[in-house]
Amino acid sequence: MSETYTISELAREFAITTRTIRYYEDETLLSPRRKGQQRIYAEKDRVLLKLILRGKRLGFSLNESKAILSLYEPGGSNRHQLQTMLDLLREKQASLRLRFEDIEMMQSDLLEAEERISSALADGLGNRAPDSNNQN
Amino acid sequence: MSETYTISELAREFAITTRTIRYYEDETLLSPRRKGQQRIYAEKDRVLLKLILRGKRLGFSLNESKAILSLYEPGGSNRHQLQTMLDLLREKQASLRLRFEDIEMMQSDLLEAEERISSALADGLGNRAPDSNNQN
DNA sequence: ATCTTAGTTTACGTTTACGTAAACTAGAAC
DNA sequence: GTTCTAGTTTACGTAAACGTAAACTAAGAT
Repeated sequence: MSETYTISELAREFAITTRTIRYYEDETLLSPRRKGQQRIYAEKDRVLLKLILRGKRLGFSLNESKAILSLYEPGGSNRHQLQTMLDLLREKQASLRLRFEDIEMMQSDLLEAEERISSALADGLGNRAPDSNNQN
Repeated sequence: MSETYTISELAREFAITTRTIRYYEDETLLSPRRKGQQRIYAEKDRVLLKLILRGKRLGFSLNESKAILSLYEPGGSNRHQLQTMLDLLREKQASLRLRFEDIEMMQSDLLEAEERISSALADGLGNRAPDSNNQN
């Protein structure tokens, strides 16, 4: 029998509350086994949780994450369903590429800001002139 | 006098509602000039709005975006404030790096999923065996 | 036996980020 | 002069994602 986890173990590992985990179950993103009335999480559930939280950090709603997770399963059976999945997949990939660009731009903005501030600190004390901002 | 925009021009450009823009103003993320009772947005306001929406796409809350935006202004005057800003900046940069990794992982997951599905489509019809998932 | 210590269900509360409707204003067009 | 057409304020409503409290269960520890 492979590794299992209790709800509080997972909560601790991912620094979330048990309420959150149960909420994801209510929303049918998770469905752990039961032992009596207790929830038993398998490694598979842990991975799902990890993916959900990853999606959350990237600004995906739970419903979007749910849709994305469904892509990992070998669910679809007929040609039409597979094509639909493929379309959704490519759409999500495109949106990830956009987020990628967003991150790059924000990073360069933050880098500039850092340079301004560091140099202000180095120049003795603060109050620099209103520098020309980049803003692409 | 440089370029200005009405609220509905900005709403159209960014595909959001005027309600959203006014809401950002309520939350003190924007503060356009007034001409009588009408709002007049300068290029600076447009850039701010753009940055807010960028932050939103990256999963930042409005309050987080607000904090990030404050980093772009040459606000802080004394050494302590500058140091605090620098700390916040580096924290945000670190969190961006994490999101970067999140994206990379999700991209590779999606790529795998795409390959599975495309090959299922190529193989005539669906129903593949439950392939070994990657899940790092 | 009872006392902790997780875990559970049920359900109402809360925050964030807007949606939506109502009632008003003010310039432009006819 | 009225009739669009934006724009405005005020205010209540709502969906998503949990927080929080109450009341219960069940397995160990003492």
